[in-house]
Amino acid sequence: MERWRALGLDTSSHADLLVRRLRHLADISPKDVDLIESLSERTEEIAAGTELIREGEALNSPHLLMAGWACRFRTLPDGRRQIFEFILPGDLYGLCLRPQAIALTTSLALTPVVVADAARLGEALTADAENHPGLTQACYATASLDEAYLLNQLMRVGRQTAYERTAHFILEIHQRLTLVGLASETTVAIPLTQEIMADALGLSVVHLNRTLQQLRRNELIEFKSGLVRLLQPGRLGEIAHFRTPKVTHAALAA
Amino acid sequence: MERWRALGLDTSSHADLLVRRLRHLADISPKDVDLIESLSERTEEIAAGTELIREGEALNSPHLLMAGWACRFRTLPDGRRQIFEFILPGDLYGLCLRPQAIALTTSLALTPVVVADAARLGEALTADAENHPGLTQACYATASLDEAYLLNQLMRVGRQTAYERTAHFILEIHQRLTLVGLASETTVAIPLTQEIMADALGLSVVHLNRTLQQLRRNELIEFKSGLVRLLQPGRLGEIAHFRTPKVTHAALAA
DNA sequence: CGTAAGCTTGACAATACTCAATCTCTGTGG
DNA sequence: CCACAGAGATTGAGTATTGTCAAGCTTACG
Repeated sequence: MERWRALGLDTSSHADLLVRRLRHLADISPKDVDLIESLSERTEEIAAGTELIREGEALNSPHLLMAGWACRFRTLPDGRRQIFEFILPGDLYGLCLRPQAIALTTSLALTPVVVADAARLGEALTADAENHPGLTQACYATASLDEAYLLNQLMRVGRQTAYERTAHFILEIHQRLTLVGLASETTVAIPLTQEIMADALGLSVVHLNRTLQQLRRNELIEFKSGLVRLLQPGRLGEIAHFRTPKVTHAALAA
Repeated sequence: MERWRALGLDTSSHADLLVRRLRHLADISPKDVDLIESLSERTEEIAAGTELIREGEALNSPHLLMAGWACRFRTLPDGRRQIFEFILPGDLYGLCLRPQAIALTTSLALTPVVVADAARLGEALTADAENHPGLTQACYATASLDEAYLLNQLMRVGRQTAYERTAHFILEIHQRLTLVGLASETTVAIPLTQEIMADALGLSVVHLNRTLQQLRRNELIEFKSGLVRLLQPGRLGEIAHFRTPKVTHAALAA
């Protein structure tokens, strides 16, 4: 699909996305870089709509999302769906630092995705952490970040208007993709249907559509075929009350 | 205050609440029970309205809430507040299994509380886990449960109506307090003002008030001076689409 | 070109919020 | 013991926000 154009499905070695992100969070040794790069030896392409992890499964096979988008969600019996968080290129999923944990949600590929088996990384973190201090610290910070995004999500959905909520969401995605180098200063690819975005933002499709139009009409964003341009990032940030999550005293200072 | 009647502030040794809860999650050795019991040697009474942890602080001093209620929240610049989760008697707070983590939210005492220093427990989990397998496993499960409650909260706020949301919330609190033995089959003390509940449920006070009245009018609950009686727990569960969180294959089977 | 999926629009209904007033407790001081 | 004050709960009226339904439109892709 046209919408999936900018996903970077063309090349298969995108382990550097994770490296780039972790470097924002701690000092990563060359050895750790090698470890991460080696993950791209065992990759797999998976079709959109595939469930990557099912709720209730044991969380014992960590993976790295190298390209494409996925999400964690749950549905009510009547079909209403809430998306809890998006899994973006360079994100780890199926990795839980608590042994024997169980998946609390289903994870779904929203676009075609490329995933890499990250078992070796998981082992490095659990069985061999002392030999990977930087990697360990960065992955801890990653977990904290994920929690921060979840809290942001709750804040949006619980206490922000549709307008603020949508602005905030776009800024968060932009920031997250910036960390892995997949967004420019004012541009970011968001290959989601409005239905999916609505399910994340706790809105109806129709209302999300109108909210996006309002953001366009107010010349805050452009949004066409999965590509968002931030026309007034500062103003957008004020409207959304956006703030950068702090997960480490040192990290993310910029 | 009348509302704080049923908090059990009268006696000071409530470490057994935590023991009771952890026993639902793993086998706790007598040694671990002693460890937990010993926490009640260093307790502190703290007034309602006190901040227990401030956002941005290092998470390095775990505590056990022995009596009273607290919550984690964040506010928008204009004062809108979202409560993310409640900290109930028998809950640990300020404990993060990731070293060097930073508090992502402020924690606030909503009632007078009694807290115990749980540093010894924190050490047992981090530095001496191999000698406390059951305790460790139970605390991991606790962390998973907390995450499950957060996801429930997001589900409620994002995709449920005020009516369903309120029913679901009451059932969740009832279940959580049942795990520590502070609720009867059909009765539970919820010492919150409607304003606080509204901030948790993402509703206005007025609307929450009307929603509670609707639940009363439909003879699903009684709610007077902080005491809730579930008149039709089954029916309430259907309305709320309530389900018990599964965090371990074994645990919480009942 | 035709066909879906996704997007947009209009009209209307339901849900939820705001404002402002009143009522009801509970604790306090006289 | 009673009056009072303040916090919290409740009510009514009016409004704003968001959802639903149904139809048309656009776009990507076979």
